[in-house]
Amino acid sequence: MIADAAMRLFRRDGYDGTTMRAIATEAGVSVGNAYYYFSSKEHLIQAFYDGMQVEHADAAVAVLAREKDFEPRLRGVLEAWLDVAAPNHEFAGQFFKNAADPESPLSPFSDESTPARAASTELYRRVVDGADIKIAPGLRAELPGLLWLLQMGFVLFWVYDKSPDQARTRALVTQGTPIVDRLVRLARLPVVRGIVDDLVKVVAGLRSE
Amino acid sequence: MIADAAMRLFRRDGYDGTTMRAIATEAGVSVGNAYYYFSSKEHLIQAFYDGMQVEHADAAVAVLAREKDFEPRLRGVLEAWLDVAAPNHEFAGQFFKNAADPESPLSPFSDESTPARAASTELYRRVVDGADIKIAPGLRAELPGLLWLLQMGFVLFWVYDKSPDQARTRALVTQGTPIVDRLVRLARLPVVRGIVDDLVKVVAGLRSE
DNA sequence: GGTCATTCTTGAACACGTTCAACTCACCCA
DNA sequence: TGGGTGAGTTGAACGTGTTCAAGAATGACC
Repeated sequence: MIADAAMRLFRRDGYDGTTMRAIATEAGVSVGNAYYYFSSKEHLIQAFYDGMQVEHADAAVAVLAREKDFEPRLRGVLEAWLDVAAPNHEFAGQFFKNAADPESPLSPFSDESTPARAASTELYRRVVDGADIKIAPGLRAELPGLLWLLQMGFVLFWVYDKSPDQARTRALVTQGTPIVDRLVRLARLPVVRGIVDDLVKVVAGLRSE
Repeated sequence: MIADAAMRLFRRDGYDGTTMRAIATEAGVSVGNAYYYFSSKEHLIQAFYDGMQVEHADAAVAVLAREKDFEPRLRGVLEAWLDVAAPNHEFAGQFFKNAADPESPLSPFSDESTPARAASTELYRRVVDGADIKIAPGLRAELPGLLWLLQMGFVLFWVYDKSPDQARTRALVTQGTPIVDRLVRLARLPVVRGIVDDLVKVVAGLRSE
């Protein structure tokens, strides 16, 4: 209820333009009561955050059922994210800075975000596992995590994208995914394999610490 | 004077722990006067930001005079940044969120940061130009920009790095730069060249818009 | 019904970043 | 000398996110 009121106002007035007092009034409660349920203004975003992830997962399911090749699967999932996120682009940037704070629970790298991160990585595991593509053995286990990281890169670009309808990000996805596809295929070549294995080793080593 | 006072307090009490009133008192002026010279608390960081860049450039000069091979040059420059930045790690994270805000002038992608970004890219151009390494013709022009982006990635990792003395970031640099070195050499191979050219084309296309 | 503990709810109060009308001061020109 | 201009300086005041002591409401147990 309070979260709904917050979302309405966030969409209408932006994140910074919405005060906790306004949210409380809109929800018909006192300011203190809003803080009883959400320990900060930031936490009000988490609900929205989670909702978007679920929406994305749903949209991705349709894509993965339809596409069999790796590139369309990856592209479809990324474009699904863009579709889901598009209505919120304007104020997404405003709370992006909160997500970037290493201390914030909203940070994609935080402990609190571990479930969301795992769910998202799992999505990319399905992208990889269901695809008609041969993957270098060493790369297979790490690829979903790397694709999640790639998505974070696209999100970063999207947040900064001021072009109408975020056309630049869409173009980047369209042009980028074929390159990723070719990179993954390339990774099986003997000359390239060694370096890919080293790269995977570094990534795996970082995560295990 | 005001900036100096601010830096002293930032280092002692952190960014969030330092109030504008405290800064003004420390500098022996009124709050309003501090705002006469710095239009926001954020702008007080810019001075510090610029100072660090100059320090880094100086440290890099020594490295570039000493090393001739590409990998040590790249690694040296990155490690120089870590050395310069180390004393500020604790409170760097606190204002990192401000830098991440797309609207903030502190953002590395903002218009206001263009000079700093250009200076930093120029540094990596010197890393590349002075190195004993053959570079694929198509890659040569874009490599400095890509290395700057790589540094941004390391900085991101560094900000989140909670290990003592940021040992994990140092390890990542140590293990990462040889891989970059090999990737750059690999880019000259006929099988790899096509994909590198496409990648460069996408990057160049994005920047020209 | 009465008592107690727990959960929920309130709004005044706090500290903060920021703004602004008022003021001081230095300097110049007639 | 007088007055005017513009840069420099002030601190009270504003709106913000957040806290907290105090009070309601709820429900469990005798």
